[in-house]
Amino acid sequence: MSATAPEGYDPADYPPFALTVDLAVFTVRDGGLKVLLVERAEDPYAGAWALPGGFVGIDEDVADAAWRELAEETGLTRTDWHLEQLGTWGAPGRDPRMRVVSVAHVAFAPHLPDPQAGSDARRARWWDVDDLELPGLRGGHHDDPVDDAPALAFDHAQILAAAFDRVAAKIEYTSLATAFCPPTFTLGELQHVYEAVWGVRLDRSNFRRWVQQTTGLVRPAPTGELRAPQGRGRPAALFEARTDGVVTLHPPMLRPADARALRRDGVPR
Amino acid sequence: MSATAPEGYDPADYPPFALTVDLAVFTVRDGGLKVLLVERAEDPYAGAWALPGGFVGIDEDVADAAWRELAEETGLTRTDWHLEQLGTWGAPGRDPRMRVVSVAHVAFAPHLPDPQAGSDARRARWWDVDDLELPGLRGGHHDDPVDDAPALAFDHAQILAAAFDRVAAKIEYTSLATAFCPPTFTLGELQHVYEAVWGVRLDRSNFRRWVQQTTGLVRPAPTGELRAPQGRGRPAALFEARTDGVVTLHPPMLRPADARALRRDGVPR
DNA sequence: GGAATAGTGTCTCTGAGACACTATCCT
DNA sequence: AGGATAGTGTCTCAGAGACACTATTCC
Repeated sequence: MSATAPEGYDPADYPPFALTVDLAVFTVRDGGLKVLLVERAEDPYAGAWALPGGFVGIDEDVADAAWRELAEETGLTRTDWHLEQLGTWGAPGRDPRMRVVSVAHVAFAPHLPDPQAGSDARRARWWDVDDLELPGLRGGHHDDPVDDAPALAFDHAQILAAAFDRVAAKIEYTSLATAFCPPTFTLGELQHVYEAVWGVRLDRSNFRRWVQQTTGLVRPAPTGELRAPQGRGRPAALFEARTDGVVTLHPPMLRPADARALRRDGVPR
Repeated sequence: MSATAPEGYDPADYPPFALTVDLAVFTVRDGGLKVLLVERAEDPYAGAWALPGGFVGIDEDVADAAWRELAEETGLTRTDWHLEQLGTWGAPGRDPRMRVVSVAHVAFAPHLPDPQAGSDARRARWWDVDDLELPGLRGGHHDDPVDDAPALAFDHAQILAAAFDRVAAKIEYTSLATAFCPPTFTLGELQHVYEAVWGVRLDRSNFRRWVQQTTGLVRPAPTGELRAPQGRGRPAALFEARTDGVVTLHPPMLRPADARALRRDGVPR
């Protein structure tokens, strides 16, 4: 159905908003949780770092726009990654140019090659979440204030804080931690995902017990029982995610209380 | 900051969307979870029931618009009720007239007088959630399909399903169950809230133990130690919510597994 | 051998489920 | 007395935390 006015209904009677999607694309690399940011080439906020995103077409579904931007920014075609809506930020003045309302999304990405600069010559790179200054999150994780924290454009620091919150909460009670892993992975790698996202150390033994008693999370990889050792240590058994999509876990993997202390409710403004 | 274009920036270059807020206002009465719906007087969907809502002003914050609509629809001024953003629904064609994107919100209301019809002579009433046909929720709760389920306008059945999901999940790990109670309440009344929202029966003894060992949820009412008996039974001690706003509970009040089975992830479309 | 990771077992403690018993109101 | 709700206590079991011990690899 197109955006026409069938019966004397005049769209001009209603205030016009510009609608965008913004993406918080997360991955786990080098022992940390990383998010993809792009450097703005033009004003406003030229030189600041921003979430990738773009305008929604007048006949385009919001979710489709998010998938389209994800494909454009990562250079990869649509996959079975997990992409979910986070919330909508629409305060007047959040974009100094005009009234722009943004529907923010969160994407869970496995290990990817380094991003290429966009077609408009912007730089793009993964930032460690601990190297960003986000309101109310991971406050005590660095002893010093973050030195080289990038300036973030618009209200993207707020969006990022809520996005990080969502990720940390989501891997507690869904199988989405596996979305950060390659097609087959070891239990050690899966544990590293939890540790990177939550910034804690987990007991190996208890983690293994939890994984294997939790239905619907992983199953042994059908082939290639063992991973060839990567540097050192005993080779590990390989597992794969259950392909049922996103599964609610019973029981959930609850964060240690000290990893939850700084959690906020991700309420969009 | 107003929606002007300071430097040759033409808003007409970007597709114009109409932006609305929709409200899912929940309360607990008569042993059930109720949601406020209004009957539409005009096409499209004349005669169908819809979530209260309205257009966002071009210089109005989205959250302010939600509060404004809540006040208009319930006839009460802004209070300390809890109102939070649920998600955004923006599929093309969800409104046959034009491209309308709606930011849905969830409100937790205490017991209220029956709603008055709006200024435009629409009817408004509380509907029991179990009397609505919502996609994928409470499937086995009624043995028969719901007979007199109202027709719901637009995509409001989807929004309502996600809203119900949010409420059921939110009282697990936050203190928001008290938002359905009057200023002072008994533990039995608080337990009724959980039972009404989840559609289960809880063990009184275990519930009391959980409430009193959970910090930040309730405290004894400073005055009026006992509630005068309401019909029958021993008078109960009165409690009040802690006034710290919304608190994350340790430990959470987890739903019984059978009350969680039908839970979906509330992902806006 | 030493470091590092994988895999297994065990003890303990907390918290939830089930349920019994008493207390105090109403009709 | 009988029904209904409030308040307390107890037994049991599942699951998480802590930790010890063995296994296999690379250096």
